Amino acid sequence: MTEPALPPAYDPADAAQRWTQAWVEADVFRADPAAPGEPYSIVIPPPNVTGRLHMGHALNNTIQDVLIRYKRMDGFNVLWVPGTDHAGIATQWVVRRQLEARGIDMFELGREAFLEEVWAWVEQTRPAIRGQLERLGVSADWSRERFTLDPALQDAVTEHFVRLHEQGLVYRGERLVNWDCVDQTAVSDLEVEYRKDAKGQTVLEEGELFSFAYPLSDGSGEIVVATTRAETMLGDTAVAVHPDDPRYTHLIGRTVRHPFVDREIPIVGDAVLVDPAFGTGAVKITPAHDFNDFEVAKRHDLPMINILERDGRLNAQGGRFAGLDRAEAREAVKAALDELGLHRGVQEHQLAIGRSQRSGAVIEPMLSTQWFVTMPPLAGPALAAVEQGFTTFHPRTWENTYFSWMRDIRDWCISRQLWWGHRIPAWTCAACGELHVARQAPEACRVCDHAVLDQDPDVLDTWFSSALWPFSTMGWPHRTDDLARYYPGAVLVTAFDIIFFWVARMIVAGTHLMGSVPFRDVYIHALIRDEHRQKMSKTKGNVVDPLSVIDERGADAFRFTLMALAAQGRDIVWDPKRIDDSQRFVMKMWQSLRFCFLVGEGYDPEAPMEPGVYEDWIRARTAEATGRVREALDGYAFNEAARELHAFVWGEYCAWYLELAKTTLYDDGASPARRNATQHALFTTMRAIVRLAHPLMPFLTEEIWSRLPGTQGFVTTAPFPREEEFGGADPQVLAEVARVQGAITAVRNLRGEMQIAPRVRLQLLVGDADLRALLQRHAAAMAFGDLAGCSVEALGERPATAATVVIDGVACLVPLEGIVDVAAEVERLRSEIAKGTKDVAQLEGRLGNEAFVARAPAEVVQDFQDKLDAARTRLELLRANLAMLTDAP
RNA sequence: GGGCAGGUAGCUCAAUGGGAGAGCGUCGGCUUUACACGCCGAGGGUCGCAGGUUCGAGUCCUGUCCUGCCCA
Repeated sequence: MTEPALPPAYDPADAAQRWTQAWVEADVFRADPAAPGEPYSIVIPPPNVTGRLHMGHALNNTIQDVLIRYKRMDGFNVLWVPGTDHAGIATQWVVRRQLEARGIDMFELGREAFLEEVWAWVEQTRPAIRGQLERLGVSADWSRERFTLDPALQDAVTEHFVRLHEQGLVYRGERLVNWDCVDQTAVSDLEVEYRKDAKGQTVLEEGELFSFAYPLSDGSGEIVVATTRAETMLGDTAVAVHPDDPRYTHLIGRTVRHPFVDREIPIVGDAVLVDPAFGTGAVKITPAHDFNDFEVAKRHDLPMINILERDGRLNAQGGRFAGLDRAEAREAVKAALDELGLHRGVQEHQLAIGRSQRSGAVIEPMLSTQWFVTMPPLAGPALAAVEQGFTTFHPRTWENTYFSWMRDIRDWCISRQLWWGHRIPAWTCAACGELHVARQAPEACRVCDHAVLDQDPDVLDTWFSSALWPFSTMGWPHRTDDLARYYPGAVLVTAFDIIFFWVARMIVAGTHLMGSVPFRDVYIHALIRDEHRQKMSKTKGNVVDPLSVIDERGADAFRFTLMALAAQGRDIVWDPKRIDDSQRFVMKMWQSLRFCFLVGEGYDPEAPMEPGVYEDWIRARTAEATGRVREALDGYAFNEAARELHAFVWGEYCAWYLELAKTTLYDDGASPARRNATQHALFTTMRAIVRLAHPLMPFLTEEIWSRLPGTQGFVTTAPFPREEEFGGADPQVLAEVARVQGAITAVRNLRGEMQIAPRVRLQLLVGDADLRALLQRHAAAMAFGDLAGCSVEALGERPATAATVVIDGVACLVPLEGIVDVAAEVERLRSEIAKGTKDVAQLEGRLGNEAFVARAPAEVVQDFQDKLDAARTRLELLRANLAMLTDAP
């Protein structure tokens, strides 16, 4: 071996830095549509440009990277498209707050200057996000990095909008929307949240139900209504009662007089809305500021009066309350009603208050002119695509979530009163007011030929562009080689909280615009919680920063931990103890490599080799492990892949093969061919392990690969192991090694129970000739201190003090003269016999059941019979040996 | 209110209807020439509860309790 000496420890930071650079320089992640291989493509869920990556990103991108690296090694033509999302409302909010911290008001600054500020911010965050993903080890094709506001992607969004408009699926209309008075924009239903308690349950908030009277116009009496938002009475256009309520039937059709604004308000009968048992049984109707009331207004053809400005203050409709903020107006209205003697009491009341997901502002339902997408005709094909299996969710159960949302789909409000985002491609003629929707700004009005047209100031919902991501990133609406080769994608990896926001909308857009689903699989992973099962959030201060974990523990250990924890389910509990184990695993692999080098002197793959059973055995085990890791990865069972790898590397290669190999390598009498074959097996297995582990631990494995003999290029582009490459397994070899392992374990058990130190050499006296012959063939392994540490000899005259171990149904003796006394062995045997007795009784019980013997499959019965026979033999041997000890004179 | 997950060892999680497992933690023993970030061994569970199907149930069915999530 002429390899340079191996450092005693693996340096994860150093390896990550070097290999990240080497991969980029060699351009190994660049996809080539002209290259051979079945395509396998993934588009990244684009992180928001708002800032740092969190644990969810780390998990999400590690999963994608594991899949991409696995498929790349396995000969697929892979493409992983990275990129970022402009995240309209979130980014605008962040930059606005930063400006405010500098004493700058966004609205005073003006739109153009503000957007320059946002772009400056994005110039910083985009490369930062790439850097963070690279630290994690992601092997995305950075030459194809996209941003949702790239000119080409802007064109795609415009095309999307115009095409839907041409098809009559986008319309502008005056509807009730959820209004955020802080960001001063409409938001979609999905962006409204309710306050949660520590457990995440929606909590009702304390409020009051304020009652007041509307005097009947004719002065003949009054009707009492109640509200939690007194100021909304300024927009009341009706009072509704139940049509069958005897208290009020005579009032239906009559009117009340509004005390503050000059308005007669009709009393209507509405059986849908009104619950006669609740409150007074009469309900004030504010169609422009309540979703239920809006429906009532449509049923009864009532006027809708908007009383709010965009910032939440009352407009001119508020009369003398105009200009007051909602909260101020509420108190002022209540006071004024009280003054007029119309106040009829206050009750405590609990209610759920909707707040804006982003700004936290209390959401006001508000009548407003907005753009909408007609969803039902679009949802149909997208629903059918999943029902028919063109896209499959993993775990499958998430399809229910998708179905329930899609089957009850509502029109989607896509306009946002923001500055940061895709400007709506709609222009209004300044002269005649004609609306134009077009791919490019029209030069003149098509009706009056006027040359001045004003573009709609609003932008589109961010998700309206995200919906196109799987194909806009590949060049749509143009026909590109990438689209032809890589669409649809293999899998989308995401968390369940954006199935509605994003996954559903991508499937809708894909089926509608591309004519096929955007991905074959959707892998839904869990959310990461802290070790106390709490959601991680900045306000709770319990966020774990993935970058600092990488700094402290290394990316390999971090990724391995994430995968080990990534069981299919809803939650991953981030247990810092788990990463200790991963770190140890990384170290273990490194140490096993050091061992290979330590004993690798003189290895020559071309020289003659004489493999023994241990070499055959580790080959067969490698093949099995390969099969299991592949199966796990194919089924998105990342935790099983991690477990299999860990079990094989630690439990078989290190714990058994390395020790067995020492019996040859430390034997001066071993032939060069035996020695060479052993070294060959050590390195061959190591090369297999490194390839199997590469998707999970890219830097460590690249580092090891670069140092292993017989490797070239990157492990990143080396073939992923296949079971066939390790040859077939000889069942006799496997059985023989299993018997030796059983014997070694039996002696180890005795040592452990009797507290016999490893340095104390033992003798194993075997009466049975066959077993003795077998164990003597493996005398070196039996004798080796790290294994059994005993010699194997014939049983002559029974020693006075000896322990009994049962190996393969044969009682063997271990002389203990001068090591432990008879009493200790008697005690140990009694405990063994007690266990054995229970064992036999349990098996006899089962086999004593006639129905079981008669009806269970023959092989199952035989299996239990064999176990019973073995257990009985063992018990008899233990009893006989106990008798010999205790009956001895 | 409707729906979906989950309840297995102290903790985090596994287990095609065939004698309940892993890692961590705990306890005991080892400074053995890759690794004390190690090695060897031990203890630890009425598989939420109650029924049912079955020769046999952690696994299938019904009910029930608890936890979490989504929707209204």
